[in-house]
Amino acid sequence: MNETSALQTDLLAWFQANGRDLPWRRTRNPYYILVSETMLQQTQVDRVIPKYEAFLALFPTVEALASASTADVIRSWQGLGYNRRAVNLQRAAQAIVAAGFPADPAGFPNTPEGLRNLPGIGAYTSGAVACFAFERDVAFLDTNIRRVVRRLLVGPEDAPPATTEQTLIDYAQQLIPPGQGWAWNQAIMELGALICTAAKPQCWRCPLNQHCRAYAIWREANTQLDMWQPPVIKPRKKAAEQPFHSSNRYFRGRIIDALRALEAQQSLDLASLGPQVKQDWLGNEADLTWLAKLVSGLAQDGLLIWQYQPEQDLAGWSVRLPA
DNA sequence: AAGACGGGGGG
DNA sequence: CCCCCAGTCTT
Repeated sequence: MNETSALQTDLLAWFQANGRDLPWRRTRNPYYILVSETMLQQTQVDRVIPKYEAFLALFPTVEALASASTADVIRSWQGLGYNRRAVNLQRAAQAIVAAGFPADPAGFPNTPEGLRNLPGIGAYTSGAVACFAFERDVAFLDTNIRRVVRRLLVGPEDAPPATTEQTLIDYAQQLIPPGQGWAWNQAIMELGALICTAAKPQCWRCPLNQHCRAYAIWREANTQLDMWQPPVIKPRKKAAEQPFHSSNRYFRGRIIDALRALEAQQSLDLASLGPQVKQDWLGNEADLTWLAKLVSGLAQDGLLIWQYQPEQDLAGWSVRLPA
């Protein structure tokens, strides 16, 4: 029994005993998996679960989603953030249906390369769907897997050597026990989420600590073995961002929320939308220009439709969710 | 390589 | 208030 297979056995056993019972772990339906993985992009599990259940109740199949009103899809996304994901998910469903699914099962891509061509599906999600829906032994990196692989095989992330993304993917691929990619990838992701966390890894109860390069290095640096704890890891400095509540992102969210509250097909002119979005809305030229710019960006993203009305001044232009 | 893109929960 | 989180797409 070599080192890698011992490591594999230990993690799989840990996952078997400690893995959470999450709804998307009970299915291989590619549509369900696609929905869950899209929702899980930059969004925590606990917040996704209720939205996932509600979304599938509303749009039970790829065909249902493809033919739904985009407004309803955007409404169902409320609270999840990154609303473009909702639009892209529906577009992906439309592409899959256009490719002949479900009459032709091959209309639903089952390889990372095929999935990668769908809108909103990148390097991570294409691998995750290929693995979790189609049980392919493919490697992919999310923030958890990336961190675990890095610590396990290279060392603490704040110390050299630097590693490339491709190197970590190669390592991740080598770790997958053939034929058990589904369980393995769930397990390593779960370890990163529950034990090998970013700021305060709980190495003392990690099933892989005896196999882990970072653990060995951290522990060697500390002579108090009994009281040993990994160092508190300082978050990487990010570029200064303006306060969220004055940011573009915040107001975009406010605009979409205002439109969600409208009845189907109903629209709102900028003069009415403004006060719902901005506290100290004055309705002057500067305000209207500012709002129009945000609205224009949202229209570009497919999140709303706005009517260019040359007869009216800016205040009279109307906005609604896509039909 | 860097920024934009939401929102909620935790320290 | 700052940080983080099952990422993707566009400069």
